[in-house]
Amino acid sequence: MVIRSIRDNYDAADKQQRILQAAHAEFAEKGFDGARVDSIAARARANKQLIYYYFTNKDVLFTQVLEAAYRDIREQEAALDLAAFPANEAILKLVEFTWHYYLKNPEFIRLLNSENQLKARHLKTSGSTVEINRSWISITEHLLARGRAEGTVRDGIDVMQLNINISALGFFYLINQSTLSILYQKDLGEQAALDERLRVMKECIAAWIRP
Amino acid sequence: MVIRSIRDNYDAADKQQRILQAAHAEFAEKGFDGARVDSIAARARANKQLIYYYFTNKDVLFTQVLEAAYRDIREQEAALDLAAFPANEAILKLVEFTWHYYLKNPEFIRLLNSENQLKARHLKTSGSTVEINRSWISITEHLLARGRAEGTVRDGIDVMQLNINISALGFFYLINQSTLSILYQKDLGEQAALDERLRVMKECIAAWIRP
Amino acid sequence: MVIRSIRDNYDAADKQQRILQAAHAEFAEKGFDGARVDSIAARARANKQLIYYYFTNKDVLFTQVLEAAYRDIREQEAALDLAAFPANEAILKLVEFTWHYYLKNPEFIRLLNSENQLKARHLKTSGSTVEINRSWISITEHLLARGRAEGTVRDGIDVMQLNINISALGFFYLINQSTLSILYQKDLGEQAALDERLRVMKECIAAWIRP
Amino acid sequence: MVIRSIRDNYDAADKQQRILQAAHAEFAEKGFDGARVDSIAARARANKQLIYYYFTNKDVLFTQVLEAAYRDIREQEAALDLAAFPANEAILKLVEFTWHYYLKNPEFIRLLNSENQLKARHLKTSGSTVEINRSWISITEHLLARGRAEGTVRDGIDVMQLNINISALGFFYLINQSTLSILYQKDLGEQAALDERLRVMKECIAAWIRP
DNA sequence: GATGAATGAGCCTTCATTCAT
DNA sequence: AATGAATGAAGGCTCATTCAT
Repeated sequence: MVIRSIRDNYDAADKQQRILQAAHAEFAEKGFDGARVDSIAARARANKQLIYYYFTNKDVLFTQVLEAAYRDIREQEAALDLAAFPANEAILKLVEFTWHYYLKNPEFIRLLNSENQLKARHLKTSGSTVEINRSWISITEHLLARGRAEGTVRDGIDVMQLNINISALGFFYLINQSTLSILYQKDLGEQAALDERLRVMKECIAAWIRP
Repeated sequence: MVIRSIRDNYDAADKQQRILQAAHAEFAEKGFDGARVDSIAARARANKQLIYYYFTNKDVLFTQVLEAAYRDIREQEAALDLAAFPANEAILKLVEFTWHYYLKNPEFIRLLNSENQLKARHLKTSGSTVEINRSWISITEHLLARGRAEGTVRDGIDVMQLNINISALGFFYLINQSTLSILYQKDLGEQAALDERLRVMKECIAAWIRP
Repeated sequence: MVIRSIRDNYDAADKQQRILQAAHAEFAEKGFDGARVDSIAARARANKQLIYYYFTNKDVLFTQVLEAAYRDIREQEAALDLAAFPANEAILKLVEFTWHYYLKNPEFIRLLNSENQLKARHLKTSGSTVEINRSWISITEHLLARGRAEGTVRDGIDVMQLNINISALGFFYLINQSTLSILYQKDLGEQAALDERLRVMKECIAAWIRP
Repeated sequence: MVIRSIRDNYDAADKQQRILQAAHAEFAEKGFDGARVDSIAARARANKQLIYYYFTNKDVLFTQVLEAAYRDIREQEAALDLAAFPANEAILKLVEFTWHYYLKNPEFIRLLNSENQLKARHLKTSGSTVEINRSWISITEHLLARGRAEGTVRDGIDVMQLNINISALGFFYLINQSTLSILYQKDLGEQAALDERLRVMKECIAAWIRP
């Protein structure tokens, strides 16, 4: 047992963090199968073996990356101040938040995608993620309840369906941006196109929840 | 040019077809990177090298699979008899068609997904696909025009946004079925859940396009 | 047994010839191992199987290419009119001829090289080549005898050594042109360099055979 | 940077060395295209992938083999004590050295040959080789200058031409030994033939450089 | 003669992972 | 905690050659 300085521990935590970030980037860019452990090591400026030391194998590493990703979006979401608005407006705020989060963290949807390609095999073994995502559900749940009470949101809107709709409208656009841009012969990534998409998404959700 | 028996041509064409189908299944199941040429050969009961003889390499093979996939959905879509309905209802028929197509051909969305993970690198080199997908656009275009004329669809609905919305609501649900089922602790694949999803999707689109 | 027109036979001979030429070029360019049967077929605009029909396999094809190559240089050499010159000058004519032949038929030395890399495995089975090359020996033999009689060439010059010297001085320069050009940082292929080389070669041989 | 036992460093360096030697032998025997990485691994009693770990790929490996080969001949050449002889005799010593080096290292000329077959594609990327070969040039350069001063070597002998002549006369004989032995129906590899060849080479060079 | 289809063997290379210190 | 060395298992692809008309 060696006494080790705080500096050391800091360094170690730091290196783990660097590996995690490198893995995050690599997995998002190339998917799980396309990602290379060597490449992650290089990005993290770490010895490859260290990755195995800290994370056991590629799957565990991916699982941790995924958990961190979920944690991040849910934390940011939870930090939103939605109480100040009527529920219907608050829901549109949520649409905006989701959209902007996807835009600012394009790897997030790519990670989810990769995980789904693998039939959620990592998520299945992750205890924490279900917990983490509970907030996603409950925030919207409360908004819906409040909306019904306020009369700003109609009856019969299911939490899960709402959450899925909010995600779906943005997710599909962004994840398929490459192919859609070709099929429509138009760059879906330019600002005007992105703004227009957000407008449509809000319009669509608003129409759907309107009493 | 030698005259050759029908049997022969049939055999060769048949084998190419078998390879294509095997590739379709393999790529859909495992994604481009996860797919194995060996595995495709085994599925097609063909010699592995024959795949290279006919398709040059894995990328070309994927491109052809992708093109065939697009061709199929667009052909089926074009065969729909939408003229018999008012435009707003016809659009909901389109929502239904899309949804059922996705359900019956789960590989389709997985192929698209894989291609997007690769940033549309195959689609970029495929001349035919843009052409193939034109029908997707024009069918909806005509429906929208008719709907405005009939007064069953409101002004200001963009074709691309409509098409994307129709696809998005179903695509996201299905492609993320694995992870969503875990997060919501509920099997999203059972019939009742699927029916409910279709209902919500139609409800959402209907509300959005209503004059 | 089918009676076939002269045209047909001509075509067949022609196609064999085309294959042979294509093989000549391919083998010279890439060596035996680097050469591709497919590539030869493409160059000859012939079906690959036809190559096997006519030539059995890659080795036989190479052997025939090699024999044709030897036949060609020896035929041209035999056609030289050396009787008009004193023997010492005639020998220098031979130096010139050899050099210019190498220059005009760069594949020749490349073929020889490739064959030597393979330890003459094709030549060993070729009956005709020894015969073909006899002229190479006898021409020089007679020149040497004449030279000694004339007093223009000294005693003690061995035929084989002379032939080898003549070939060596040019062959080495040309076959190693790529590496020598790099080591000497100078393009050994430009005309001035080639002319200078020939001058040196003649100078060297002349000095050596001088009585 | 970790301090590691001498044993370790020795082992690793040793294994690299063994791989290099195995590659040297394999490339010389079969040429670049004919050489097999598997075979090199077997010769070196090393895991095949270790070759890639240390040398990236077959081309890099060949380049290093080539560099080592050049380095070796030039080092031995530089170690010759030529100052003790008049320049003309020293040049003949060089002829002898070159000849004996070729005899003792038959792979050397085979490697050069293979590289030339590939149009010097490895040498082109090798920075060190030009440097290494500078000594080849300068040694002869000084001998020529000294010879002219002493009056033992005539004017007008170019360094490059001299070097090439020295190499050419031996190189051609040895590299084409297989085919020449067949054409002349005589074993050019037996000692008497080798001795005679050296005599001729010296005679030829001597005659050429004589004032 | 001529050709499209088919194949076995093998080649270079990659990659996640483990060993040994 | 950290690292260089090493490896088994494949993976995509190539190539000479043969099959079957």
